[in-house]
Amino acid sequence: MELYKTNQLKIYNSLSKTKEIFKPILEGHVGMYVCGPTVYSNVHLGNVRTFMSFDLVFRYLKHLGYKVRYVRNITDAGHLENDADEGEDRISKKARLEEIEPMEVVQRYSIDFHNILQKVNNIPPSIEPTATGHIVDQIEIIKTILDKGLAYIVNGSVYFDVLKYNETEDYGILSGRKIEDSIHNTRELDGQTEKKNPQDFALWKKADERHIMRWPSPWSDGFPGWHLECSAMSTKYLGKTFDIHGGGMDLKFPHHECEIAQSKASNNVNPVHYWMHANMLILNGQKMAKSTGNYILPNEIFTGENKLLKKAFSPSALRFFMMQAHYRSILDFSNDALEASEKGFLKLMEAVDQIENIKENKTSSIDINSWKQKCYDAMNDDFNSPVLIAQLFEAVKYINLLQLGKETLSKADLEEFKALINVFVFDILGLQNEVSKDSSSKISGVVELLISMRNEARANKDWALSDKIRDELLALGIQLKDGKDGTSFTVN
RNA sequence: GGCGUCGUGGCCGAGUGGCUAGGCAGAGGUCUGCAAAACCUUGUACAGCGGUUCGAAUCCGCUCGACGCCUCCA
Repeated sequence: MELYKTNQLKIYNSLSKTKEIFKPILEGHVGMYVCGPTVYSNVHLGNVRTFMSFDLVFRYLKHLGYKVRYVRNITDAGHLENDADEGEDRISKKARLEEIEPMEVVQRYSIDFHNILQKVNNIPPSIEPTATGHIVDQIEIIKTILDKGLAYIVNGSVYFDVLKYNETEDYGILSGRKIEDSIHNTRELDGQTEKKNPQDFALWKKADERHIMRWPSPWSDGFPGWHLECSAMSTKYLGKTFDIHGGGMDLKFPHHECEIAQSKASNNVNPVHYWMHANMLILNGQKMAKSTGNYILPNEIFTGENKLLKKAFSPSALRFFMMQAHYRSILDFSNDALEASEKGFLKLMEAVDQIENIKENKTSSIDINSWKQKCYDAMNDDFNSPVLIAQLFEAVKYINLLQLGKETLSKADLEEFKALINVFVFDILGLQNEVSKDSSSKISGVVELLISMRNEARANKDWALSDKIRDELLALGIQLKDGKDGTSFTVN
């Protein structure tokens, strides 16, 4: 690993509320767990932002040379609709409404989820475990917690005893919540009679007759609590303690707080070294959420079929838009913001294409090393992609000036520059150049022919014809550029 | 009510005690037959009011506003 890349990465840890120098438990290796989706409906754009943020983290860690095991679960059971006693999980509710098998719902939306993430060029995680595949592991954890006296059984359901846990541990360590406050402020929910205290949460729920998804357990035929599945799967694949746990900001409490409690209760250890929380994508000034109907679907962006949009946008334009904001900031979604981003993105892509036309020189007038350092500094500062992108626009400027001969690069510097652009744009940011070079090469002969015809017309001062060629090509998305060394073109 | 985050130029968004990102849009210029593209120049913004400081958009306090969590949520 090169020096400027190592030992400098700082990650904002939600647990300590500070940026900390990243030091993995096992040198050269990183264990990372991210809470995945509940597959009961299409992933919306807000979900995608979170997974894209952690894709950036995954990509950068890998680029730095770490061997990363990235685990992201699929919640296909056990996600309660609400915490009341009649709790029915989301999957089976949807299945009942649509009169299909629960696993049909899971299948349908898992496929959708993977499709969307593939379109936006996310790298699949190393392991993608499902909750239903880990019922046994979850039951074992519940047994342990029961043995420690930190959970209790009521009518076949098992609840975590938060107050008892809090006697020796700190429930609220992550979210900054004081348990006394929640005692006084928790609203009365109907049918909450089973729990000793409102802040207790379910580890296992007994299923009623109507409930289709159910598994046998020592306590009842039922299903596991949502918080537990993440503890079970992260422990199984990453160990009792691992490096990074990520998820959306909205999962901080109670979900992540409960995970910490479960791990401490069952393993006596703090499960996670670095807690990372991606911030919300907002729409109309409000958080995007399925439950409120305030959301937009990724496919609607790609087709333009949404009232909020004036046109369609490519997956990479969307990705670029997301990457222009820091993952810990709230990001405001709008057509205008996306459009502005898209223009910038296309400008960047065009420059990246043009880099091949740069001719080497004997000397360099640009300090590539200094630029490179700034790029790494940005990423090392808690994955600051917006600052990296600002540096990439510096590079765009360089590329244009190099083409004009106003700046120069030596052979070695030029090669490194090209390589770095590739690394930052494609490997780390995960952008894709959607203009196919193959197809443009097919038509390039035709366009060259038209260019030479136009040049004849121009030589004859037949502006009507030359403009006609230029304008009609432009209408087809082919833009001519009259430069000092003749006419070139770009395909949009 | 409790906990927390945020309020940056026309828009989107970094930054966070002095060196004051970036993109989009706008203005002027170079180039061009005219354009387009590119390049150059240009914008003294940090909710309000106080305070700390030699110096604050950045720290502290208050006010206003927005949002998130406290119930499922990426």
